[in-house]
Parts: sequence; structure tokens; C-alpha cells
Amino acid sequence: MNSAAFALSAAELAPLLLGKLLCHRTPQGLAAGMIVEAEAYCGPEDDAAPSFGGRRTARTEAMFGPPGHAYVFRLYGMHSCFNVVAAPEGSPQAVLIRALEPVEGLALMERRLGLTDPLQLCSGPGKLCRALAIGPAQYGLDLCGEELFLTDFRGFSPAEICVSPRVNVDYALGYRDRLWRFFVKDCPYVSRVPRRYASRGTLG
DNA sequence: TGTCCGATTGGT
DNA sequence: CCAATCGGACAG
Repeated sequence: MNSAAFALSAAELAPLLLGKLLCHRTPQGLAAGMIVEAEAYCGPEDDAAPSFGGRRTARTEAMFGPPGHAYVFRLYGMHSCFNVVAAPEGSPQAVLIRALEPVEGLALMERRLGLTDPLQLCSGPGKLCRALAIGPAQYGLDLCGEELFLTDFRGFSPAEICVSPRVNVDYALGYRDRLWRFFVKDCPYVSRVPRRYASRGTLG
């Protein structure tokens, strides 16, 4: 993908990332999966985003950087979450990648997770980072580079893309109901979430 | 320097 | 429903 393609608002970019292939080359080999679920975080107004209120710290710095780079954060001291930085430099927006359909390097992913069910290898933001070995070392990487990158894989029509509220941001009183979670309709690789996050319809 | 806490996950 | 586990953020 061209770097110019990422200079959209996170809410515009998120659904466009569905169908793209997220690839990570490591010394162990290449692991890749098709993005099937993503969420938009649109700071500084979005009170679910760490950049809410324009908070600019070492942790959120990548969100303020140029689009098309990796923003990785650690959660609960044990999980990493991968985001694609959106919007022009200075505007802190990012798209959280929540699930992939494994496409390449399945054996590698299985080894990293200790699981063999392909439906469970990349079904969640923390798990897909483990499967692709994405962590703090990939913070800020240019996604048009050689190590961690996105490629076109397939497309989805608006009618195939479901929307819902974002998962586990109930603390965000102002923006928790925004329909900024996007996922592929009837796709078994989408992460399992509580009923309250069920589809509210499609883009079609 | 001390306290608080999470954009998750997996097991009870 | 609940614990795991830890560095960043912020108050003092």
C-alpha cells in the first residue's frame, strides 16, 4: 500500500483496511493474515483514545506521527495491540486491528500461540500480535517498509462490512456509542465479543 | 517515589 | 466473574 493511502481520518480508513494483508517478516519466517476486524480511534475529541484532549506522551507519540506507521501499545502488562496510524501528521488518530484471517505462516503462528485451531490464532488484538510477533520493538515502524507492511489482498463491498460500537470502551462516556468498529459480515475469524457489540447494520 | 489502571485473555 | 502482570501517567 502507498503511504498516501493512509492519510484519511481513522473512521474512513478503518473499513478500507478490511481485506488488506498484514505481514510481518522475522528471522523465523513470514507470517501474514487478512484484516477482518478494525476499530477507529479519533483523538483528541474521542474520549476512548489515549490521545484524548491532545495528550501527547511517549506512549501516544506515534499517533501524532505520519500516517501509515505502526502504533503499538502494551495492555495489562502482557498483551500488545497493533494500530495503523491514520490522518495527517499532528492529528492523533489510529486504527486498532482486532482480528485477522491467517493466510501465511500458519505453522509459525501455531507455535507462537500453542494452538492449532486457525479460528483462534488471530481472533483478538492481543492474540494477533502474538501470532505475528508484533510488540514494542515494532513501535513506529513505517508500514511501507520491508519488515512490517500491508498489501492489497481482496476487497469487500459495503454490504459485506458490518458496524458496531467499539469493544470495551464503556469508560468513554462521550464516544462509546460511536459505530467505529468494522468487521466482515459472517466471517468466522472475527473476534468473539459480548452481544452488546453485535452488528448494528452494514455500510451498504 | 507511590499509586492506579487498562483498546485483553483464558480459566472458574 | 476474576486474576494475571507491569510500565506509563499523574499526583504529591
